[in-house]
Amino acid sequence: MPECPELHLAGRFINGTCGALVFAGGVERSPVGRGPEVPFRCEAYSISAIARGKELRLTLSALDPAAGPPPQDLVFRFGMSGSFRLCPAAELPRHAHLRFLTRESPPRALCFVDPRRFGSWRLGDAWQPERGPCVISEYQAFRENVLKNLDDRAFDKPICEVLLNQKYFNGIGNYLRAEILYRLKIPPFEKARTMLEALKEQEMRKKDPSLTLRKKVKLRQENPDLLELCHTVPKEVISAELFDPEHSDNYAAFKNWLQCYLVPGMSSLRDHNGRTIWFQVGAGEPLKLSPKGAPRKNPQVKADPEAPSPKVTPRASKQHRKAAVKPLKSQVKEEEKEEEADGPKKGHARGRRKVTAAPALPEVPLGVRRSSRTSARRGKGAAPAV
DNA sequence: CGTCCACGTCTAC
DNA sequence: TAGACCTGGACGG
Repeated sequence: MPECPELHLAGRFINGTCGALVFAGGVERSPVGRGPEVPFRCEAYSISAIARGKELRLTLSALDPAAGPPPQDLVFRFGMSGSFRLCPAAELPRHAHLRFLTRESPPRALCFVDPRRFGSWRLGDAWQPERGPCVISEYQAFRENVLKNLDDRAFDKPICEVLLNQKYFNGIGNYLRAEILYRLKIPPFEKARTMLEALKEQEMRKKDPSLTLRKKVKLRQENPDLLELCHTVPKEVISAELFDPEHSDNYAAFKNWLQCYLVPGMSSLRDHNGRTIWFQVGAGEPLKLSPKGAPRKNPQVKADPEAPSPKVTPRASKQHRKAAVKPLKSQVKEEEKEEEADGPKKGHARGRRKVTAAPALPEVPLGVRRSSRTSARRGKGAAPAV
């Protein structure tokens, strides 16, 4: 799940668990990995990491700086499926495109694993220059970068789309944008600039000199604004330690953490880039939802898109989310073996189907909702409906 | 078996 | 604003 929390957790994993390990030899690369060979070889080196938004930088350092090669930096992007794992060198996982071997007796390998190969790495210490400050580790700079550039045409777009613009929101991805907007019940297609300008006003009010410091702090904590949530929501994911590379799958824990994204009963639409935005329709909201104009068929909403009724439906049934469903992937995997051999295999012109057709709304019969609360998405089977 | 969908960028009509 | 780039899991017939 590579959005900034996963990158930061990967960094923490590398500095923690792998920080004490001694690595040796060269860096192995699969022929299909989306990145260059790594020209580094050393008989005793360590690896450290630092994350910035959706990038992760590794530094390979000789234990003896005098004897070994100079440090080598690498900057990774995880694409849709990248991750780091530490495993016995004799049992590499599939799609381990870059491997750092330890000097241990039965060696282990720190692997960059990436089934879809949308991820990549580059040599050197440079962050991608167009990406803005990290929402997690450079919060003040991030905030200023947004508020000082509101005249940028980028902010003409709906807030849900701007949140994916890495020039301003480095680290935010599809699940975070949904979770962040949901916390404030912001309609996803509200114009970004309007939202953010309003936020400036709020900011002034929170700084009212007639307030005591305590009051200011309290105000701030109880009324976090959108930009603050871009910082605190990802941090929640980190402190909840979902995605711990140690125990591979607490994907269940992650699903359980989600309040909006993939959650049955929430609505979803395609944005202008064909990405699915999840949100809750606030009762009585103006409903300026759909990218084009009319909200169209929305199971939840339908009927009276006008209804200016001020009552804010208190989230149909707050927290029945206790997945309690543990997939337990203990199943044995068949030793598939070398996908790497599929390198040149390219010409598979898969029939392209248009994915962007209809506004893909979750067909959730109002009556059935709240029933299958288990594994989001798959409301399948089970659901005795009523 | 086939279709649809996925935590993200990129570039090219 | 579409594809392209990929693999794999869920689901439907």
